[in-house]
Amino acid sequence: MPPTTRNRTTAQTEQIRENVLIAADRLYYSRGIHAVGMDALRDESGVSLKRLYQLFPSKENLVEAVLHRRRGIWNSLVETAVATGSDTPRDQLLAVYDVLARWFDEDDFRGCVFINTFGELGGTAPHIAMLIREHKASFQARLAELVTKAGAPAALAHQLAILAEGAQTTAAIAGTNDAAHHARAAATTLIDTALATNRPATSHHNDGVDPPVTT
Amino acid sequence: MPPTTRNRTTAQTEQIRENVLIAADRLYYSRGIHAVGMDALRDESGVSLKRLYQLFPSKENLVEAVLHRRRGIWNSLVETAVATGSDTPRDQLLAVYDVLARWFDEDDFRGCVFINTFGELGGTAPHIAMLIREHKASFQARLAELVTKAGAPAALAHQLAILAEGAQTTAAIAGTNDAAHHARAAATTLIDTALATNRPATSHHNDGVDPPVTT
DNA sequence: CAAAGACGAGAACGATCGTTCTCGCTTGCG
DNA sequence: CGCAAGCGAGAACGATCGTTCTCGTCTTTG
Repeated sequence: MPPTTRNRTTAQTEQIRENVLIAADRLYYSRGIHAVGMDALRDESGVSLKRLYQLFPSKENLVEAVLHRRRGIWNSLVETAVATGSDTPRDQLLAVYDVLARWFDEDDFRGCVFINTFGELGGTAPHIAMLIREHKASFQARLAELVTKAGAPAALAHQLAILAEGAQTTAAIAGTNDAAHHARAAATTLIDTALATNRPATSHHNDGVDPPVTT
Repeated sequence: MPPTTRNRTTAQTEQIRENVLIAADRLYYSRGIHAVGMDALRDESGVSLKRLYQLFPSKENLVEAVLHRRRGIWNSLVETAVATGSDTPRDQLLAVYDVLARWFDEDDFRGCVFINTFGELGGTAPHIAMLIREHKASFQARLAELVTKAGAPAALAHQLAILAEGAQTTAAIAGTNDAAHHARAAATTLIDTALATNRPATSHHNDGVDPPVTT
């Protein structure tokens, strides 16, 4: 029951807003941002232009909201994978690449929204470029936490982040999901090598952990 | 001396064409493709619209020519690095990441043209998407040649390619060139691990090649 | 019922897009 | 010199962009 006004309930507004974000995400992701006009978004979302502009004061604002929402989705995917994947930091790190593998298999996969948007708008929209930079930095920071917990040197986190980024663009352009498995295999090698060579012992006596065979 | 007409020499035409491609590359690379109109390209190149359209029948054709030219430049960079870098396949592979390191240091670096263009146009321009896919595939094939020559399993080439792609996007978004060094360190680990475990001997007795210390 | 405010459909606006055309001017040749 | 062809500068074209406005309809409240 609406409180005392004939306005829409805030819950209804939030629902419409979410629907708009979903439609905008789908359109921007599949066709690029410049290629999708507000009219196309109106048709896709079923929300009038008037309401679109009262929900988001400008297209740039809408793009930022889409990126913000994607960031939340990505973080949730990573955290659930880390939480449910396994208990050792090593397997938690590897679980990230399993997330990638499942994502690449979706039939509308077309790469990383943030990378794509950076290429299209990074040179002309500094605010959006900064938002993208922060997102990538926070992902790297999360990897760094897990790497530290695993007892590996910090450089490993950067290497694992590069693998994740490269897997996304490679899978998008090639149109296959092989990149996820290759990235996972590479990550396994890098992690285990880092763990093996980081032991304080004088030499590498290899206590049970073999250098992995890349598949 | 012009042959028998008062038209421009073909050499002059080629020079103008190259100037246009250079100007278009600079504008598209720094601002994105949709954001650069033909008028802006006219101002930047000093070539009239009429001539622009007689050199390139459409903007899409021009974009393809820009990508084609970039592909030649990239291949030259890689081949000279491979040729002059060193003689062992291992160091030739690593030389690729030195190319990246020098590239990332350029002050107008903004990522890989092909990745950026794929994000912006890959969903709506299938011909351009295919061109980008072919370029990346040929780079991977070149890596595969070197990997085979090094005696490592073919999967290593995919891993090294993913590292190169990831380094480019990471460096572009972060705005630093650290990614090149991290990618090179990771590549060193992956190569040496692959070479060590690929020896036909029953176990890894590590004949002189230690697992590298990541830096 | 009456009145008022919110809403959707879509026209309208100025800007800019890719592309083509007009119009003087230059230039090389008989 | 006269003429024809090619050229640059820029106007022009239709389309589409992001954004705003109009107007008729509907809902809700007194």
